[in-house]
Amino acid sequence: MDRTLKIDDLLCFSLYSANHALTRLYRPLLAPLGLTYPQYLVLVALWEQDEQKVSDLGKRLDLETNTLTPLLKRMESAGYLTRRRNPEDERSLIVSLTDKGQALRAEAQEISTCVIEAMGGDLNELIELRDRVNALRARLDSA
Amino acid sequence: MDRTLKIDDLLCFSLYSANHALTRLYRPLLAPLGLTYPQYLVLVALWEQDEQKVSDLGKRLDLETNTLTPLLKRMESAGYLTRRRNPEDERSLIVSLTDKGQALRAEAQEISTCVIEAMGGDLNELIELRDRVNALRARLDSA
DNA sequence: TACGATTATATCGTGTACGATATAAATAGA
DNA sequence: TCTATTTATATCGTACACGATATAATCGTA
Repeated sequence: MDRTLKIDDLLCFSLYSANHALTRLYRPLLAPLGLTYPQYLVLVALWEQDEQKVSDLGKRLDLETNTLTPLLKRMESAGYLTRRRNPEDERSLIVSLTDKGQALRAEAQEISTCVIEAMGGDLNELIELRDRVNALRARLDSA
Repeated sequence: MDRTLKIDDLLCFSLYSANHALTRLYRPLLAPLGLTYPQYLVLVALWEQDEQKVSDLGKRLDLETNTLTPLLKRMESAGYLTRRRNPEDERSLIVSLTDKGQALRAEAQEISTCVIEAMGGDLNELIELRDRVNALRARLDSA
């Protein structure tokens, strides 16, 4: 019996590698918009709920401010969002979509379609896979 | 009917986020060894098959030389592997485990156990999830 | 109200990722 | 054999990720 640990045996490598493959898939789709994949996720979060504090985005995307602050500054420079201090608590910063940021929402629909097609397989299967990966993530977070 | 695209609806975000969660899980386990998660994957690949060319590792891990070269140099400095030119083709570089690199294999067993426990759930479920994610990756690569 | 503790964001350093480009070795033809 | 092309690795620039730390605003409490 072969007890050699193989790289493809590792669920961690599957996830690591699938994530890279997805990033590569998104890159050419997002490049015309001047967006990276994490920046796109920020937009999705803001389309879902505009006017979020940096800490809200951090909780939603599971990222720290040391990642978000420079990323949001780049998106502000690109004109997709604005950053202003919360008048009720000057420590926090409110991130809001600009018109340009809102406008991308329509184009994003096409990107989603592209990505789902590239993922192939049955849509219900993809949804089930998503739920299982989310469940795994939840177990990891609580561990 | 709510057609708002939510961040948790995206399979791409599930994978992105689960990958981050795994990296965070591995970090404290690997830190005592002075290893990062991608470096650990390189070791797994070398335990499976020693004496690989940089390009072999690249194919196995789906990484380019611009990622691997500096990473391998750091691992060489740490004493886990050696890099030498292939005598049969001076363009290529052969990466080999040192005794120290081989020795880590035993400790890795404990890490795997830890990770599987943190992932929770049934082991067969985890294997099935791995296979499904690998299948998705294969579809993405061929797209 | 004064001040230490807490909170929110920002900064710094290191290590991936990866597109673009550079360099050196090997190969294929004329 | 000479040279254009191909191949393997290395380098450079930009953008995440994140631990550690810094800074400014707010809160709690004596």
